[in-house]
Amino acid sequence: MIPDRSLEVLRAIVQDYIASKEPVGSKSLVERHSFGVSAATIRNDMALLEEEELIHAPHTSAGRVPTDKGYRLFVDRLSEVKPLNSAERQAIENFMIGSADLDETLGRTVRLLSQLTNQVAIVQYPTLGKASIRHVELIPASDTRVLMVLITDNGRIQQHVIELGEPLDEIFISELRAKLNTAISGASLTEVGAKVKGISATFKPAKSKLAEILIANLLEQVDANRQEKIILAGASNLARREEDFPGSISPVLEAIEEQVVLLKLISEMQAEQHGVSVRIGRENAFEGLTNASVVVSGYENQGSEIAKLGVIGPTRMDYASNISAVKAVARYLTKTLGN
Amino acid sequence: MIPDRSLEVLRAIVQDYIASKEPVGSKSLVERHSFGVSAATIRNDMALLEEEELIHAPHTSAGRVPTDKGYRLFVDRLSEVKPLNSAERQAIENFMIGSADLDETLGRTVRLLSQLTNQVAIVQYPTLGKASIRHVELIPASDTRVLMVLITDNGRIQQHVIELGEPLDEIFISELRAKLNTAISGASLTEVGAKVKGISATFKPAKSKLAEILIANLLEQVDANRQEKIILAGASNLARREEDFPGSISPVLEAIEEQVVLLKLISEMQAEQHGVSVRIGRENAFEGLTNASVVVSGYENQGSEIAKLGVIGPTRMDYASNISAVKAVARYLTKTLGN
DNA sequence: TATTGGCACTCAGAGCGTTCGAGTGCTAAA
DNA sequence: TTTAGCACTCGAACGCTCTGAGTGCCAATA
Repeated sequence: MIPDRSLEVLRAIVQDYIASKEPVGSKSLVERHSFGVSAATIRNDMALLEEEELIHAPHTSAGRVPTDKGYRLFVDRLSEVKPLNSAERQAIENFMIGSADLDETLGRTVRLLSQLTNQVAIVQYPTLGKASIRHVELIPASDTRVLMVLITDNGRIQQHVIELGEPLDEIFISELRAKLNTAISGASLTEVGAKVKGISATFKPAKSKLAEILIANLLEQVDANRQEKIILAGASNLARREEDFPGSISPVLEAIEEQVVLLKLISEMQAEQHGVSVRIGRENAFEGLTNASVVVSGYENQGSEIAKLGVIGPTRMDYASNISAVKAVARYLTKTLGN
Repeated sequence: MIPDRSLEVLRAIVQDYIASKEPVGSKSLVERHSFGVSAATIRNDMALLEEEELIHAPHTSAGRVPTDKGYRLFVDRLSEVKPLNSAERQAIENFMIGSADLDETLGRTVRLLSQLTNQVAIVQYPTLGKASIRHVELIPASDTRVLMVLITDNGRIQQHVIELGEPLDEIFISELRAKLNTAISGASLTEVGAKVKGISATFKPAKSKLAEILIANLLEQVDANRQEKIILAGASNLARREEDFPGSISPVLEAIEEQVVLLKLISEMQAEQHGVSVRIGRENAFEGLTNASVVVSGYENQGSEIAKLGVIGPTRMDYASNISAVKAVARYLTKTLGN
């Protein structure tokens, strides 16, 4: 196994490299840290670390830079959780007070997280899968259209316009609304399909076709919304860290504009230690993000995780700070949703 | 006044510069365009254009680059409308079919526009000011909360959760809903205030307080939504054009993340010729956007402009193409909304 | 055996001078 | 008014050297 001092050296390299953005050499290392040994000894350790592919020299006469594997080891075993300072705590408190509906809360959250970390922040909307239905509403939206509103018990509201193809009949609509609510209020989203079966048959033939259309639409909506939504903030932070992305930031911007990609990415990330999950560089297994790292954590409502939030930044990011920030914001969001 | 040939020279400079991204000199100019005069003559014309501050030499021995003023003259008087090619027309047609609700339509529109122009596209949500109310709905959202949904005749739907502070009374809610709809259906947003006056007094004292709260909330919602919404797409196009932004693209990214700034910007732009409005470089009078140009056009519903859409890119953009694209997309969106 | 000082070696990057050539303004002639 | 000619300018590209941080290896040391 790798001896302790070598690991200390790795930690020092990661820390110095994050701070200075320069490859770090043996001499500057002994100057800035008190290892109690000479530079030559450190060099031996560095040779070992290089053999293990934890660090890597950009060219012969340069210092060393951590590899993805090196960052991984650092994150898993070497970095200490850095508690937020009071200014940061204050910022979180201030940001969270006085937001009422879900849209606003999540909007604030994502901006807060991006300010706190100076990275691109992402917040996923609560997944509906584990939610249950509180209410479904049908509202005339024009002569031939109906607006369907679905309210779930995690506070999410979705709406969808349905084209009927014929002038709407208010009495029929309100009758259907009543029946639907009786059937599915309180049902979990997965149960909805079973619960609405047969409702269309309770109408007289002239209307049952229409009821079927509306019910199909409801199911589609319930289902289609498993493909979920994400909001972003702080894309300009990427540009400010441009030199951290070899080549261009353009692929990264592209990747984060593709909600599908992001959703896939974060849904694959299962919480590891401390409830936070980190993907470093090529671990992301997605083009455009090979020089980026992602830090995510889940947030909860009623005791179970309902969605995730996190940040995306260069592999050379301050993992300790970002992990704490993501953790803290997730915790506060959970708390806010609890009210 | 500036002689015709000098204007032709300006046009040629703008076109060549847009195409090549290099300052253009007198010699290459006569090579690529048939002016029928020698390079020396062109040089004289260029001296004149420089005196008028329409072009500018980055340094003594370099070619010339258009100034903001030069682009302005080009856009106003020299550029011809470039009709879309058939592939582009096809793209527009394909993009627009089969979108039902407003959110989706605008979402498609903004992505379409960004693809078509390879710039950052922005689409403003329809303003409510000129709209009228089609329907207002009150839906129980939890034991003590009500969801208010407001549908306007331009297809916009807004929702807001209201905390009642006491358990809700369904009968009261539906009574209030009925009264509200009778009062304000069809009313323009500016009239709502007058129309709802007195409604709360029609309830017995125990409930009139609650009715007042809800009505106040309705008014607030009507009013608060004059601060409007914008959606964006194609931010990664900025990064791809990075070299067009001296310094960094970071201020530009910041600017476009600030919805308030964008709203202010485009609301100040009044349609000029061809129904399109262009702001070039420093004309934007906003920090971060001094190297950017904005092209916007209004789109309509029922004959009157309800909001704007457009693109943001480097001052060195292909104005002719972008103007046509913005115009075309605005026209198609107007058409789509008509259905 | 682990550590250390010493040493020769490497190589990116900074600094500097040169060259190259596209582009200029001016002038005098057509 | 246009043109050819010409001297001039100056950024960019190139090549060169120098510098110094950093390396690996080795023999001596604790």
